[in-house]
Amino acid sequence: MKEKKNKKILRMTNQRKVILEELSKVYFHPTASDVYEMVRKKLPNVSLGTVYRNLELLSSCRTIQKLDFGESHKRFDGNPDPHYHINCTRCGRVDDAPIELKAELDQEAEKASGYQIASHHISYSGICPDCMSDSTGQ
Amino acid sequence: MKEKKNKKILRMTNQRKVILEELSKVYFHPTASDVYEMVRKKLPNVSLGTVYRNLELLSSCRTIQKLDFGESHKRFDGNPDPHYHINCTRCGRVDDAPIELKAELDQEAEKASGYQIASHHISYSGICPDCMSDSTGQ
DNA sequence: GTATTTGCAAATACTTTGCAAAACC
DNA sequence: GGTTTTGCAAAGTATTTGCAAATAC
Repeated sequence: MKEKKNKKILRMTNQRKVILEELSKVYFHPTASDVYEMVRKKLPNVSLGTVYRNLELLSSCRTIQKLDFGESHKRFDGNPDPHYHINCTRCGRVDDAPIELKAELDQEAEKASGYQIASHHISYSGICPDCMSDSTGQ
Repeated sequence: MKEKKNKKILRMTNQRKVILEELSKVYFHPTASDVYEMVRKKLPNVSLGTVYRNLELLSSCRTIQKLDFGESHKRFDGNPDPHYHINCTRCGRVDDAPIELKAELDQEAEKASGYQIASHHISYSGICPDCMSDSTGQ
């Protein structure tokens, strides 16, 4: 298991600033390469390695979130607060789920499992409103 | 988005049989390469590609489950029935969570989101009993 | 001034794929 | 017998890393 030490002081470079700005603008959950493309419009010389390094760093210090929806790549969320996600199995879209956090789940699982629970995440899957109306005749 | 067609008839080859047997034996959730190693003890000439192909095929026809815990690789579960998981952030261990399914979550999310919800999954994170006792002095 | 960060390119990790031979029903 | 599956090896995709030069504070 890897456990990141976080001793270094983070400097606010231009690249890092633009990555954060772009992430905070979007309503969806971009992949590293989406972020690279977004940032490249502002900083044409930015490198993909820098984007990866920053996304990793920022998520390990909880400024952003790294998300995993079972795809081959990770996605990122400029909102560091815990919230649930919902994804469309037809078009791949991922939205924030408009559901309140269920803190009681942690206590329940802690009692039942013997683990010391730190957090939980719920991901919902289904068909989004757009895909539902697209497939009217289907 | 990719949508697997499942028209072919699956044949029960020796490789496929051993993969299923080995998967059903273990209490943990092995990666493809764990499965490869397990199967190799019974069928020394099996190839990694065959293991990947079968794990993919078997999970797409819901004989097994493909799981994702945000690691760089997928894990597999010989139990196809929906259940929740709990993972230790210290040692990486992943257990089945001894929690009943919460079917009501689907209805709640369906109302709130406008999606047609098909399923949900809860993953808990925390520190497992073993790691808790290991770190007595820490 | 010095430690952090960058761009570049090469390396790595995991998974998928093309193909001819073998196995299944 | 015809289709599915296999083993092998090569290719593909996402991510990480080493290093010298540039930058932040």
